[in-house]
Amino acid sequence: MSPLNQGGIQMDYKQKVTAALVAALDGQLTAEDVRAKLERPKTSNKGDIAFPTFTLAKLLHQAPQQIAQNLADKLDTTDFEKVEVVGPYLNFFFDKAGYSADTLKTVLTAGADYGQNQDGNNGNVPIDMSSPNIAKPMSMGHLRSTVIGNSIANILTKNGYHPIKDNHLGDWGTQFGKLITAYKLWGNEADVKKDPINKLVEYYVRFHKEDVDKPELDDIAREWFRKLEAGDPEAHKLWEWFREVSLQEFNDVYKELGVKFDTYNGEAFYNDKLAEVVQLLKDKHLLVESQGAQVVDLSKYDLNPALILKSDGASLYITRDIATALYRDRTYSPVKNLYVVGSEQTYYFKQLKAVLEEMGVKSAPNLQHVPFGLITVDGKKLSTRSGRIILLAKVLEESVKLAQEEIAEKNPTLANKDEVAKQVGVGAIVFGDLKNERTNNIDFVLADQLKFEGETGPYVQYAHARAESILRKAAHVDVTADANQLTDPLAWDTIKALADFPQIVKMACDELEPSVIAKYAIRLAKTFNKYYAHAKILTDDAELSARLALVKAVSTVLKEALRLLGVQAPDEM
RNA sequence: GUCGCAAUAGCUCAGCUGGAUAGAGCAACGGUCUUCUAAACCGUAGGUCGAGGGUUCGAAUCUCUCUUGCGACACCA
Repeated sequence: MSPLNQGGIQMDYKQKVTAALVAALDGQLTAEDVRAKLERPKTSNKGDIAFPTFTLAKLLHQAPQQIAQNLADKLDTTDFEKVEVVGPYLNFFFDKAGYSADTLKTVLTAGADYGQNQDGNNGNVPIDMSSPNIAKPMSMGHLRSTVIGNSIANILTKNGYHPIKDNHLGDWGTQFGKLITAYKLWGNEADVKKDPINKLVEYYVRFHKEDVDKPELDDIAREWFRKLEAGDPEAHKLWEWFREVSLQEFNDVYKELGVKFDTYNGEAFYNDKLAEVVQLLKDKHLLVESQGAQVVDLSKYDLNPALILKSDGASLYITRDIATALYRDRTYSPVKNLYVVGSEQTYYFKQLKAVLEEMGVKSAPNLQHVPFGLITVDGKKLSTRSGRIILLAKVLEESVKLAQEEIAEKNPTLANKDEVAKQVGVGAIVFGDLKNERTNNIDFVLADQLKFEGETGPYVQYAHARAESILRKAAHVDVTADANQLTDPLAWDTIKALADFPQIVKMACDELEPSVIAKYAIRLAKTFNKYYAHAKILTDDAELSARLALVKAVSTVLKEALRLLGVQAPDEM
């Protein structure tokens, strides 16, 4: 682990600034104090790092402007291009040639590994994600859990953790009694085989329509679920079949999104592990009877009691989740245990964590709910039963179609059009989902999703494709990692953005926020596009190889940033 | 009702641990393709940062109250 790989070239310069200031201050502030005050100026004409002197005013009994001037006079500036005093600020300008050479060398040497760190120490991090329900279509809500979870897994790996992506399928519960009942009444094998999920959900919806007038349907459904739990061959066979055909359809979507899972331990997987959970709770004297049900009191945590067993003795969601957490604790000894689940379940996860802590589960403190905002249509919640639903497959299809049209118009001679259209269309949807803070709610408007201009996935992909295009044209020029001194002021913002990447990777991991990466990708693409528009890169002069090194570095980091988001980066589009 | 989250330009959102004239993208208007892909670039216009107090040299950022919206509040997941 070299310091370069750890914090990047940017950290080296922060250290230089800090050292220079500490020396000039005659030890009146510690290095940590100085470091904490450093900030990034808003515009590059104010330098690359700034030090405000307001806080020193009291300490030194001087006006901030005076302090800044005095410091500047005493400062050893050999490491910098210049240091300017602007009012109460000390603005440091880096030595562009040296900084760019260091940055480009670091990126080109590391390649896709640039920004990799070992902070996670290879610790296991199970991630509960995606989790669609069997026999129900995947909606935009599942998209969020899937792509956020997937990106977080990539980010964790980049930070040295070992994520385990677990698709916690909703493959058990009373709804299967209803589904079997409905299928036996109105369904047939041929129809389901033709269009599995749509047919199954049609039966399910019809069941809920008809049971309003025919409550006896619910009795039949309960009986079928009882049979299923008892291992009845017919019930089990149907359940297995529904699960199988549903998974096949889900896998089509996962394939399109490029998401792979490590395990598919759905709710059914934990069925035979519930008795132990109840026994453990009893042994620890945590179960209390309340209104006929078994609950765990959580007043100590200032939370409502957690209902573990219904009054009829049946298990609940939390019972299965405790079993899940216990299983993960024993199997993985997680250093983090993540649940990428909608923010409407925040309170529930507080309860789950509290119960696990009461039980003394070792990894309980590491449990972390990673919430994301609700998707609504016209401000209303989605629900399968009411038919208020946005089909994920449809949205992806629309987006790919639009990408095809776009290619037909803008790059009709492109070789692998269909492949690229998929990468761009799907990339737009995925990037769009990850671009903003994950806890923001989204009121779904299809037209808003299908945007390829401005701050979008295709914008970043396009910047990458342009960079690759230049590199193809310059294939004969030797781009080495060494001695790439670039003094072009237009390239400067791009160089600095490149140097930021390792910090961005850490921040995204600390906050479990893919949007940190997405925003960075936009920023880098934007500075590069600006540079591209104003500078002629393929001019045969002394700095040609240095410019190409910059282009190569940009392409590498853009591709890597997109990869962390789970978005493809085509070389041409 | 209680608890949680949010409120920034017409729309969608940034704004890092409080710091130098509040930023971007869409939409609107006006420019830039004989030269590395115009899915791009440049410019114009657009804001009492929901309201009011407090802390501070300094508040969109911290704190309190209020308003509005969304969510959660035991036998669903």
